[in-house]
Amino acid sequence: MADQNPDQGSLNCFTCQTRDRTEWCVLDDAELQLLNKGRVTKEYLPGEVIFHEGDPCRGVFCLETGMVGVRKTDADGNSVLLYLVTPGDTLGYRAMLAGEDYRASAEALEPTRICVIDVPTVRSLLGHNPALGLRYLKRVSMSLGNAEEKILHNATLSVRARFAHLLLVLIDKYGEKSTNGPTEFELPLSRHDLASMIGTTPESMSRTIKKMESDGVARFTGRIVYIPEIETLVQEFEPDHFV
Amino acid sequence: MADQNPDQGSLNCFTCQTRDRTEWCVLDDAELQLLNKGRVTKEYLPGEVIFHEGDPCRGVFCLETGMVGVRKTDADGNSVLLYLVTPGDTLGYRAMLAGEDYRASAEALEPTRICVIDVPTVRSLLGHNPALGLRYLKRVSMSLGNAEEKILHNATLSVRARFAHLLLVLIDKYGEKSTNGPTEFELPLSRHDLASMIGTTPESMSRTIKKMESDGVARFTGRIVYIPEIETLVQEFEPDHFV
DNA sequence: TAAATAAATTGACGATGGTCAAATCAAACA
DNA sequence: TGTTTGATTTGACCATCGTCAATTTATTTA
Repeated sequence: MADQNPDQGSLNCFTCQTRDRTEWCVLDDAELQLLNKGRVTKEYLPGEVIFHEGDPCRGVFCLETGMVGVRKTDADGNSVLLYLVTPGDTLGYRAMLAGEDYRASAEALEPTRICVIDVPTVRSLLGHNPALGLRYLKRVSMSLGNAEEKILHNATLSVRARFAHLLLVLIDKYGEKSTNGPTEFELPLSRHDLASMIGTTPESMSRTIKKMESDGVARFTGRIVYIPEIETLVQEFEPDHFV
Repeated sequence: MADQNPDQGSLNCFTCQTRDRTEWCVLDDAELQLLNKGRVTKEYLPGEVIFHEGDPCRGVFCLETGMVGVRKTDADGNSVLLYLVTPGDTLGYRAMLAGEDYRASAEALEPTRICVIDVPTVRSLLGHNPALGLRYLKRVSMSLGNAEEKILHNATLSVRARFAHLLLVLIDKYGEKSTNGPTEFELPLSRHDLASMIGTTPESMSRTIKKMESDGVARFTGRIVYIPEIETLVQEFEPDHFV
């Protein structure tokens, strides 16, 4: 009677645990049927590439378990890590909606299970259900707002301030919610990836971490961060922030 | 019998010269009627602010004549110039589609005529015509791709390489089309604004321009740039670019 | 046209942060 | 457990770029 298996995840879109957190929450049963038919599940191990910059768009990816990093690399091999994609997030929709090839690559950072929905299915759903389009419009528009904010931050803030901000964002998204007081948190990323999220080098990342420790702002043990007082991070980020 | 006046521009959406270049090109006559009713024309002088960061979204702006700059400023007064908006472009749609307040400000850089379409009208059109939503999806998605590219460039390229890239983009968008050979072009921006488009200071901008001149890459006379060979700019931007 | 205001440039200086190489640490594996 | 491999840290160095102040050049305005 078990219609889903903890080792294999959901068998279809109807029983999918993460569906309510995706854009597909606006679909009716008939549309879900269509979605389910256009769907294939794939699994990736850490380091495996889901798509490459320049590849033609294969569809939209729904992350069920694991974590994916979206990277953009230039001709000289320099790269930035743009996004972390976690369960309930959709991946690859930008290229599909823009009608372009991928302009970034996606790589599994943990063992990851993903459903791929092919392009014709997504196009058909978008053409028939305006609410789905509006959902995506909201998502892409908010994402654009965040990207623009990042452009400002990278242009005006120091590496240290950008790192403080990154910590706040990571804790807010993936950590326990606690506005103030001491916080412990496990970073989901290597030093190298932390660096490429804020547009710097692993060496500068190391030195920034060391400096923050000596200043008593945070303590780092491997990927564990201990922050005595979250508010100090906010002050790092906004020098003239006051209560 | 003249249904439009060169000094006042189009009187309505039906006779609007720039409509075909906007998202509204997918609307039928009934929808145009609605659009026209939700529309108010406004004029701005250089320096006048159209909307401020933090303001609630007032609608979507259609630029008929002139030029608008979209800026983002932080608490310390540092700012970046994110976009130049020219006739046929739409403005302010990001906030509207994200359902957020404005996260950037818009300011006229030249005498500018703009039609403002109120939020309910845009919402209504989006809800009824899926093609309009798809148009906006494409626009926002491409914009997001460009923003992500900018994040990579700002993180990995020098001020000089970023400026070379900016020149190429400006010439491509607002200049005569010529892939190779000498090009003359009038920059639409002050040194200060050029600087804030690539996330640097006016001082560094000046020095970069001076260096480029002494290297024979380009000559600057006020806002006029003369580039003996466009290809050299491409090489500045992609060090290992070859034909 | 002269005076006033703003924009752009130049100079001097220093800090931030990138690069390269070496050392240390951690983790995977035989 | 010893070994190998990769990740992280540290050191030394210096180029790029930002900051501040002063000057020159344009642009307005009276």
